[in-house]
Amino acid sequence: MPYARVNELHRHIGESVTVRGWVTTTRSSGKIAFVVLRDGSGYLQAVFSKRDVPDATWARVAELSLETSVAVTGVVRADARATGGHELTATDVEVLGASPDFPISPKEHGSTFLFEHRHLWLRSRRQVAIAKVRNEVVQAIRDFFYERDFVLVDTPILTGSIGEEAGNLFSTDYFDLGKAYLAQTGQLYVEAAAAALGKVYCFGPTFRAEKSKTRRHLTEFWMVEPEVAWNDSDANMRLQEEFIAAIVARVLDRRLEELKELERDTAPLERVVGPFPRISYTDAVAKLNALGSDMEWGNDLGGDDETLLAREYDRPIFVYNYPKGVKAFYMKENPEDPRTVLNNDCLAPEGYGEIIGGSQREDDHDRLLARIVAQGLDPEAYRWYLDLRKYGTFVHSGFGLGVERTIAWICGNPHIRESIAFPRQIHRLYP
RNA sequence: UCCCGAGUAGCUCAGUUGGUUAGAGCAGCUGACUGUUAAUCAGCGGGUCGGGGGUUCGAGUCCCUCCUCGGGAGCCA
Repeated sequence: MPYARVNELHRHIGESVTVRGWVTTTRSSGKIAFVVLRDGSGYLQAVFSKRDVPDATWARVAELSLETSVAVTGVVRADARATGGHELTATDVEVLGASPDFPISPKEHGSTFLFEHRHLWLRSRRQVAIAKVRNEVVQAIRDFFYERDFVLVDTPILTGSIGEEAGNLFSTDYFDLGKAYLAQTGQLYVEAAAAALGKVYCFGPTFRAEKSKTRRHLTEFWMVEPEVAWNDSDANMRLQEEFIAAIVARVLDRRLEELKELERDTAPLERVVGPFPRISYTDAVAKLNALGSDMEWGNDLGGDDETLLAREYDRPIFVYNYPKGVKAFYMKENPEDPRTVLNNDCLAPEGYGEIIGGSQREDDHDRLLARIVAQGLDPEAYRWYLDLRKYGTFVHSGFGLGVERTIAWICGNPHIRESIAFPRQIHRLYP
């Protein structure tokens, strides 16, 4: 008997096939039983009629419990009553792995319970849909850069020199060389690679030891960081807008079924086309003050301010040229207003907040050194980074996109933690 | 670290100004039912009320303390 995956069944109508998977739901009406299977490619309802199967088979069907792994054999039938459009008129079932007392019932559960059972929760329809959207987002990212002739450069996770400040980094002993830190960004390394390859990006996990307890933060999350030689801040924003629009369009094109499963209203996603509104930080402050916020020029935008501002628009927005004091040392000073730097954040609509932080980098050796010293950092640790400005310095820009934040936004999830299979949070290291 | 909230059955929760034997729905088990989509109907079992201490004739309920978890702030993607 040939094996088939659920998403191949349209090629087997009228044939007898065997499908292997896990029991998602069972319903019985005494003489007819419905068993819904999941095999990863889709869901399939197998229908057993007591009249048509041997007593021993019927007895096995009656005992099936949630998440039992089974091989079900039957004839494929197109049936409009079935979700997915196909049904199996089942003739046999073989239990491959029993599943007594599966902890997650189809009823409601609290988030603590579900994350404690994350390894099993991944099997639920919702989580399967999110995993597929994530896969699409990741593939869209890789294809976007590959098609534009970027080179992927994998940056180290263990690092000695440090991205911004040491306070929020995880550290570990590193042989005889003292402390090593888990990377919180690949950016500095990718700047070095940009001088070798022109257009590059890194894509991997990053770590923040900050004790964040919000719906927008994870301690381990994935970030994609392109870096482009000769791009100024303006070109950097154009790349970001093209990038985000491409990701959203790709998901709408290929994962509509999953978005439907997630009950995501796709209308706001369909509006995600460039150009995105651009507001200077200074204008943003004035606008926020007019909207009732009491924030003052010189402070960073808080979460509430970001939400307030983004709500004024129907697509992602850029806020650019922040005060130097609230931003990292490597951002290039704005020649037209030295109080500010040539950077931007991209704020997602619908209250999802910052999904990108980007900037043009300081390419002048002496100015960069001065910023490092002014921030109390050790210039020796940044010697190699300063070298990039000593040997053929170049205008360059880049940004970091938070993958889980982007997925949460596209899926319409209220919390970031469902966007990754096994989220690491301050109170969660299991499973 | 700070502010707010929660902890009662396997799960989600209710539990009144302190009152006698702590409840419901779902899940589980038993039975009925040939088209169910969280099926439905009938019946049955199920409790260290987060831990410790205190007040009281009497505490799930009030007080103190500790623990755990959730949300938010800060930090940022």
